[in-house]
Amino acid sequence: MAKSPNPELRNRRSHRAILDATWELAVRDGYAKLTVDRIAAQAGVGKQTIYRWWPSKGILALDVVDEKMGPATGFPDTGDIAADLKTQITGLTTLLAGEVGIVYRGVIAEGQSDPRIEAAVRDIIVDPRLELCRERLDRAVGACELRADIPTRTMVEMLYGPVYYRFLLPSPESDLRQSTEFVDHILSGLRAQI
Amino acid sequence: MAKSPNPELRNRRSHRAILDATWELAVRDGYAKLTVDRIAAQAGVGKQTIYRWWPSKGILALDVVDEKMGPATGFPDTGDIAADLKTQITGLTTLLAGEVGIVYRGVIAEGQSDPRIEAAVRDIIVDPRLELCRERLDRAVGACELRADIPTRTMVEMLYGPVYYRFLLPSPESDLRQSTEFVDHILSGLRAQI
Amino acid sequence: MAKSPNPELRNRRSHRAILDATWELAVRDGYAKLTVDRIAAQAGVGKQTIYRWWPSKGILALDVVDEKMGPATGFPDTGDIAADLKTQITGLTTLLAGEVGIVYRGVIAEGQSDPRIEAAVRDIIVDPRLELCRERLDRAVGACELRADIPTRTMVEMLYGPVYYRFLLPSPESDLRQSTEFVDHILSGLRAQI
Amino acid sequence: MAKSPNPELRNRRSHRAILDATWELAVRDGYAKLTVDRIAAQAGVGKQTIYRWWPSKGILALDVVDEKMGPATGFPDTGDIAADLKTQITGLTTLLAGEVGIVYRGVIAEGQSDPRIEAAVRDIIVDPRLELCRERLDRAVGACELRADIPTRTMVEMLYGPVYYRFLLPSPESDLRQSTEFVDHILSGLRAQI
DNA sequence: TTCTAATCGAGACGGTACGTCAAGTCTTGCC
DNA sequence: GGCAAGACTTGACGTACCGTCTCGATTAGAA
Repeated sequence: MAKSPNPELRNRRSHRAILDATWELAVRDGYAKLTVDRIAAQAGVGKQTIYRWWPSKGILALDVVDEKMGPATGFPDTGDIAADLKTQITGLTTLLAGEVGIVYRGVIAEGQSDPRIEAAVRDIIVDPRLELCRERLDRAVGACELRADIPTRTMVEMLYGPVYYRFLLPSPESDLRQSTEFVDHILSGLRAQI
Repeated sequence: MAKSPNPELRNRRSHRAILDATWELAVRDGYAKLTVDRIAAQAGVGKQTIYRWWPSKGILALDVVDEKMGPATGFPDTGDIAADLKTQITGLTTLLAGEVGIVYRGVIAEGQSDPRIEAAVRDIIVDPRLELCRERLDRAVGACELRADIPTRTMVEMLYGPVYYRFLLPSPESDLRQSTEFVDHILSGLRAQI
Repeated sequence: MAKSPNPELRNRRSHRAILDATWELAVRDGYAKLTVDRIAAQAGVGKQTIYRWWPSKGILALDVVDEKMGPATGFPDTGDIAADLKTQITGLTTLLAGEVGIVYRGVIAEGQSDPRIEAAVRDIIVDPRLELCRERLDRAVGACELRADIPTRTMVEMLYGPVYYRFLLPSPESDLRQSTEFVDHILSGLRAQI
Repeated sequence: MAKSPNPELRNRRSHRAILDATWELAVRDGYAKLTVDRIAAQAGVGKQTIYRWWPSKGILALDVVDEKMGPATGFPDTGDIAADLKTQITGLTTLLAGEVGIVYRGVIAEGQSDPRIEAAVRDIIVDPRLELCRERLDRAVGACELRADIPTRTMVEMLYGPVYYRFLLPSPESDLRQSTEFVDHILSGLRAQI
């Protein structure tokens, strides 16, 4: 049924070169000028080799974003939920405001018209990190730092919604990199009542 | 230097037909399949007539979105800030979850790679409505309903960030149309302390 | 039903440039290296413009061959059928042994697998010229130079068969340009008996 | 220098399967759709195995044609040159009008752009059979059936030129399988004068 | 009988060309 | 001069084959 080739036979050198070329071209010329032809040329690879392993340019770019974002492991846990969230959000916004953001914005844009990419963004980037955040929030709820009557999923959306808002709809009046300012205000509404 | 033609000579019938065709095709086939050729054909209009009055497909679609969203006038003001925000957000999410959202998502996606569209989205759609919200929040601050030490711009981002998050990164586990749930929690953190 | 564009709107400059480029590239690099991309580049023309007016590379090349062969008008008629045939065959073989032959061979080759090209070769190149020859032969039959009991179509095939044979299956032992040698021998069998 | 592998190590089963697959696919789908990948798949053979023993698809197909045409041995010799030629041409045109012709046409077409194939067509198919015909004609000359002042090579071209003409440039008005009609007319011009 | 080397099936690889699609510009003739 | 119509250049797309290459598995003659 599936036509997917045997991953064991995949050529490491080509695989690496494609990811590197995608990153390099996207960062250098912008996501809009990224084309499969150029990636192939830059990587010294046949176009078919790209299509063999990735269904579309968007999914390929997503893999690059995933790689550059680093592993979705280990939400900080110092016992202070506010500090931990600020640490995490600082890390995230630093990435989003940098080269990774250039590519990630392009991928999310493609996701608006391609459901497979939209799903992949959720599955590969968003959900794993969201889940780590939820676990941390669950622990804070358990420690009576946060209210227990709000689903942690909702909490996550409250905390990261404004960050993505500034990321995807940037304004000269708002600075993505100062998104930690939201944390205290939002936590005020989420803290367990005395 | 200026290339803009005389708007007085603009043909009303064509103008109307172009906007209608854009809306109809975008809603029927999705923003991804919207092309200038098809709009022109559907509108019974020459392609050049479209390019004479709009610099790109994205800006044209944005005009359609603007029209369908209705005038950015009159944020509700019953004296109850929570109720007013819920009223407003209910109206917005109803739009975003419907046909308008299909087109708006496409426009925002194009904005990720075209700064002119990104700016136009802010200028035409986001900022005017955001400003109305700020004015309402300012009044709530004046009425000591909300804290005075947080910029109302930030408050707006906290309130609408999660809405756009669910709009642009939809998940089967979250329902854009139930975004009023955020309001009370966020306002908890924004209310003036006794 | 037909999607063929309006020939009145055809751009003369592009049309000319495409034919010229096709000829030049085919002659310079050989028919095998002729590609639509290269023709377009050499002609300074979009590929789509080629596909708009010609269904395939073969038909385009055929048009060039037709043009270079010159009009299929006026089979020589001095009253001496043998001399006239030799004149005509000398002209033809001079063409076939030269640059026109390079392209024509390529077109005939494509015709072996594309019935539309095969038909076009007949309709555009072969049949009109064959018809002129038949008319000349008919006159020779009328003048009792040739037998009346053999269809002139068959006579044409007898006369030109060996020419095409040497053209398409060339051998170091046979010289296409000396194909007039066939004429007398074949006419011996076609002459009216005394 | 020589790259040819040791033929002794050749796998008979694979060899057979490749030839059979080539024939089957060429006849079923036409020469134009014949690809090395498909041959390999159909034969249950690696592509490299094909390229190890044949330099190109055309040469492989030529081997199949050669095989299907049968051995180039034994031009008929009843003492009646006209009858013998008709017998032979009937046999040939029956082949060419059938499945063999489909493949042979494709091979000749490839020969138009690949000199190695062109040479192979001559060496493997045409020349051996032409030589047999020449020998028969020589005998007819010796028996004073035919003129001695025309090279038998030329005679062969006169006799088979029209056949190949109808084969390679078929027309609805001419029937390849009735090419024996040429024989008597051409022989009229070749017979020894009394 | 084991060793060794070439062939084998399989299929990924770097390339080239294809034919299609859309964007945005240019041209023509009508109003 | 705006307009409908549509041809134009440009450039990316995703597919199809080519002929080469790499990989273990198989196999057949030589040791």
